[in-house]
Amino acid sequence: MDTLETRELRYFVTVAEELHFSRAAERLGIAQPPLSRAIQQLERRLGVALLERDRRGVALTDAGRVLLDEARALLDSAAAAARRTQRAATGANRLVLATKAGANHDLLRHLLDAHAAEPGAAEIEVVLCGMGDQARMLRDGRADVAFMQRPFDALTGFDTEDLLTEQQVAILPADHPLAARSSLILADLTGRPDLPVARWPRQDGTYEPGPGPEIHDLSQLAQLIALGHASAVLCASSRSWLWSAHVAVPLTDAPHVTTVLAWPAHSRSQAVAALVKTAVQL
Amino acid sequence: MDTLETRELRYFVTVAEELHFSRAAERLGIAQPPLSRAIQQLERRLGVALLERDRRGVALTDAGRVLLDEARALLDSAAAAARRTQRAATGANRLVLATKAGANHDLLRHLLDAHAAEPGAAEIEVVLCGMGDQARMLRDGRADVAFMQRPFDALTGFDTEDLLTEQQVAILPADHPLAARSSLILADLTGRPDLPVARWPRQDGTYEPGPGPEIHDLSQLAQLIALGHASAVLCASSRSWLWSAHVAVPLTDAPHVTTVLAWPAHSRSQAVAALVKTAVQL
DNA sequence: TGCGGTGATACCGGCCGGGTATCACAGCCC
DNA sequence: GGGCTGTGATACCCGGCCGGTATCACCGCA
Repeated sequence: MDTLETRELRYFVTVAEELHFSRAAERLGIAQPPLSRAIQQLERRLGVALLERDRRGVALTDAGRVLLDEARALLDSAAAAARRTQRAATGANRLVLATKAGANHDLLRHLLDAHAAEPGAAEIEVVLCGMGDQARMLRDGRADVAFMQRPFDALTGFDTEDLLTEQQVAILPADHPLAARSSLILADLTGRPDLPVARWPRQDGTYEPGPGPEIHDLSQLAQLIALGHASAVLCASSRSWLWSAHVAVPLTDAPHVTTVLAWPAHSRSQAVAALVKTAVQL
Repeated sequence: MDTLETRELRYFVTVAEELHFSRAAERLGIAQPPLSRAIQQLERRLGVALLERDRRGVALTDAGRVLLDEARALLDSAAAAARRTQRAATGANRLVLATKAGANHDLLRHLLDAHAAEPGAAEIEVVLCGMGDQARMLRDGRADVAFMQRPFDALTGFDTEDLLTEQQVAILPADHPLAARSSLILADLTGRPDLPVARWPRQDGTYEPGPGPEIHDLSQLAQLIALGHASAVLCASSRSWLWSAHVAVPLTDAPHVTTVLAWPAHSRSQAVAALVKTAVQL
C-alpha cells in the first residue's frame, strides 16, 4: 500500500510540473507510454487519483497537490542524503558554511577565527550564495550550516542559534540630501521618484512590482547606489562593505534583524555541534 | 551518481540495524545474495564504502552512519507522504491531532470548542498517545498537528505556536506529610526512600537508572501515587485529572513548561493553518 | 582438520521498466 | 464533415535487473 519509489516520485513531480505527459517524458528522457504507465501504477498503489485527465489537459487533484509538495521535499532530502553521505566519506573533517555574499562579514570572520582556535576544529569552507540560496543548500546537502537572517529568511525545518540582533540602516548615495540626516524612518525612503528603493527577488525568483531597480547581488546594488540611482535597506553590519560614495543612516522604525546560525534540524554531525558551541560562546 | 532508491535505503537500514546480512535478508523477506548485491550496488553508485565487512562481523563506516540517519528520516518521510496523500484524497476536511493522554485537558477542550465554532472548520480527530509518540506521528504522517511540551519534547523539524506556559507541581499522596506544604522545591522530593519520584521512559524507551518505579502511562502513575508508592512532577494543568487521594503542590524551582501546538515544518495544509490561527487567538 | 557460519560469486528465470507502433478521442481548420 | 493534429492510453516486445538456488572463500573453533 505504501513504499513510494523515488523514481515514481521523480516522474510524478515532472508530470505535475509540466501538466503534460509528452513534455514531461521528454524532460525525463524516456518515452511517453512508460511514463503514463508509471503514474497509473503510482495511483493504483496509493489508491488515490492524483491527476485529472480531462480532454484538453491534465490537472492536479487535491491529493496530487499534497503529493507534489511531499515529493519535492522527499527528492530534495534524498539528494541531500546522498551528498551528505559522500561528503562524510571524503571530506572527513570539513564543513560547508553558506552565507549571503557580503552580509555579516565581521561576524563571520569572528566566528571563523574563534572556531579555528579550537583544537581539532573542522576545516570550514565558506560558500557565498545569493538570496535565499542558503535554505536550499542546507536542504539539499550541499551545505552543513548557514548564516541566515530573521525575519527575512524562511527558517522552518532548521535549528537555529541567534548570533546577533541589529538595527537596519538605509544605504544612500553620499551626495543625496537624506544622507546628511542622523536618522530616518521608512516613510522617508518610499515614494521618492528621485531615489527608488532597490527590489530584491522573492523566494521564487520573481520581483514585487514597484518603481525601484531589480537587483540580485550586492555589487550590483553598491554600484547603483553609488551612482545615485537607488537606495536600499539593509542590516547595520552591511557598513563593512560600504564605498566612500555610500552613507548608512539608521532607520528608527524598521524591524530589527537577527542573524542566526542555521543547520538541518535532524543533523547529528558533531562537527556542526562543535561550531554551534563556539558560536554560542561569541 | 545520486538518486537513492527507497528500496535500496530500506535494505541498507535493515542491514545497518542487524549488522548481519543473513538476518537482515530474513527480516526483509528476501535471500541473502540479492541483498549483498543491492548494498554493493548502492556503495558503487555513491562511490562510498558504507559497511566494513571484517571477518567476524559487519560494521558501519562514518559515511554509513550518516546514511543510516538520513535513510531512516527519508523512509519515515516517504511513509508520511503516502499517508498524507491518501488522507488528502479521502478524509477531505479532517485533521488528526495527537496529544499525550491526560495532558492539557482543559486547554485542548478550549481549542476544540473554539475551532468548532469557526465556520467551515475541519473535523478534528484526537489521538491520545504515549510519551514522545506525537513526534513520530507527525513525522510519519499519521497526525497533522500535536500538542507537545517544551522543554520535554524534541521539537526539531516542527513549526510551533506557544499556547500556554505554566508552573510545574508535585503530585503527592494526600496523606503524605509533604502534601500539607504550600510549596516545595525539587530537592524536597529527591532522596526520599519513602516516596521515590516516578520515572518516565526516555525517547528510546529505556529508563534512567534510579529508585522510582518505571511507569508509562498516567493511569498507572495516578494509581501508584494514590497508593502512596510514588510522587511525580508534572505541569500544573495536570490538576484536571487528580483523584481525591492526590494533592498537587507548586514547585518553586522547577522550570516552567510551555505547551505548544506543533505541525510539520513544511506543511501547507490550510486546515492546519486555520487551526493554528484559532489557537493563536485563544 | 573437519565443521559451522559468514558474506561473496555464479548462474538462471521471471518480472518489470522502457521502447515502438497504434488507438481513441477531442479540437480545429479548411 | 473530413482530414489533420495532438493528447494520453493501450498493445506488444525486448533487455536488464531483481530475486532465487547452489556454491565458493574464508575465518574461528573444537
